[in-house]
Amino acid sequence: MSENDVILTAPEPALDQPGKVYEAIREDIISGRLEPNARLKVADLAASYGTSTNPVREALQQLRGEGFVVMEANRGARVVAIDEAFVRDIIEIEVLIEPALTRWFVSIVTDADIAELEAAQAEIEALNFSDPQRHGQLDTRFHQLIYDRHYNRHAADLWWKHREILRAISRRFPTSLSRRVAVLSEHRELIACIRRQDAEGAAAIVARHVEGSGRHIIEQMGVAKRNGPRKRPA
Amino acid sequence: MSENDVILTAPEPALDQPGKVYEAIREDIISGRLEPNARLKVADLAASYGTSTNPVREALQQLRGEGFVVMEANRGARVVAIDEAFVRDIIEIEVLIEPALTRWFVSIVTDADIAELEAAQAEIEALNFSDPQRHGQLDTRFHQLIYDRHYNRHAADLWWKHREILRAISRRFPTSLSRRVAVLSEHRELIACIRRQDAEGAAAIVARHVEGSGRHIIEQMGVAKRNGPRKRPA
DNA sequence: ATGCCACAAATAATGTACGATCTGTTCGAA
DNA sequence: TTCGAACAGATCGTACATTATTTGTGGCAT
Repeated sequence: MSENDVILTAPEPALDQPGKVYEAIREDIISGRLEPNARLKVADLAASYGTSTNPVREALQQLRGEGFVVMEANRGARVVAIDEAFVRDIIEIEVLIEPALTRWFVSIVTDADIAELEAAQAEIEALNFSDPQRHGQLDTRFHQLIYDRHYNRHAADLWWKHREILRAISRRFPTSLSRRVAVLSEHRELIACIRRQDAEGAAAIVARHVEGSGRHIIEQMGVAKRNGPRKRPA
Repeated sequence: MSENDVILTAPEPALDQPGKVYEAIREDIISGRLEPNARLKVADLAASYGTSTNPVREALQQLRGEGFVVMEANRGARVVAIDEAFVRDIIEIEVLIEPALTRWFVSIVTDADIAELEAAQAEIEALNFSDPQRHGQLDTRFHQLIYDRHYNRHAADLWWKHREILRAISRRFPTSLSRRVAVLSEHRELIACIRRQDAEGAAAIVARHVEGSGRHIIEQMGVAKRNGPRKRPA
């Protein structure tokens, strides 16, 4: 067995429906259970998920198409390496897309939408980062309220895909105090701009929000690297 | 055999290397040989490409991940429907991304780069749209000179993917005279801005360029639809 | 004794074949 | 005409064969 192989403790029992293997592998990748750059051997995965090799192979191909997995001919698949450059790249794209989506949202927003945003934000503030996992869900939902309504499915899907990746990375790192403060205040400012129909202001805040998020993640990745690589940060 | 099935004339002989089936199907999709919404039956495709079903299945999964194919469980795959909304969506994304890539290019451009751009543009003007296929290649190369150098591989890849789709669609339609004039003048303006290090000007022109391209394609799609759907427009 | 090349066995990806299961349709009876 | 069961067609899963790459071993020259 070589340096970094696939080790999944539980031979998760019987997920039969088509497409389930795909979701399982994908979830294992973005949740970090399958580490970046880990080799993905079809036989091992098939054993882990309790199926034969074909579903695994097809799942890997789909994941390759989505960019979660890189493959070399006759040399198999690996989990894509998610490094600082990777994060920077998708953040740069989001800095362009999210303000545009937000601007449009301002033009179609209703009172009910704003109420939902405020409810989501209230939950986030009530939780106050005590449960990082849960915070990630809530934060995603907050922004999803804004983006999911957009007519441009391509843009919204792109956002969602990037979001899942970033959320998976963030899960491994703590959120600095300054970042927590910034997140809360930026959310509040965003809601305020939306309410007063200030599209440009909202777009500017979102751009700042995304940039800040990216900067924070990259900083945390740097810290983790300097402290030496380890499986599970305390 | 139902309304729209896969009909490929030649049972193209023996493409053995791994990944070749994927490229063949992909090429058949973006070139329009496989029409939008056509059903993709693995057995038929396997016969067409002279392999067994498994390579085809995996190729389809990868194409699904890339968004060229949509699949329903137990109901197989279809070529994604490329309609006006589809084009509008990716154009909207490109209007955001391409100016950003261009802005950065202006900041790192060398004399040699500009010379290459001018050479490409000279070829385009010499050809003067007499061969649409070739024009598509040249135009792609022109913009590729600008985007391929960017450090953000995600953004550049996204551009490339969108570019291929748009090029495949454009191939089916003629280019209006007004569009031809606009393309040439915008290219020239772009080079001028780049030379005088006017990043904002270049970005603005690119935005206009992309928007105009999208508008033109959508108009042509509308014309084709009103004239009744047909396989090969004269 | 050490380093390097050639060759052989193991490991894993890729391709082929077949059976099971699901979906849509058609034919027949109420 | 409508409901239902049998049939056909295609997808999805399993098992197996083939091919490529890697690894380990042994011999040979330095």
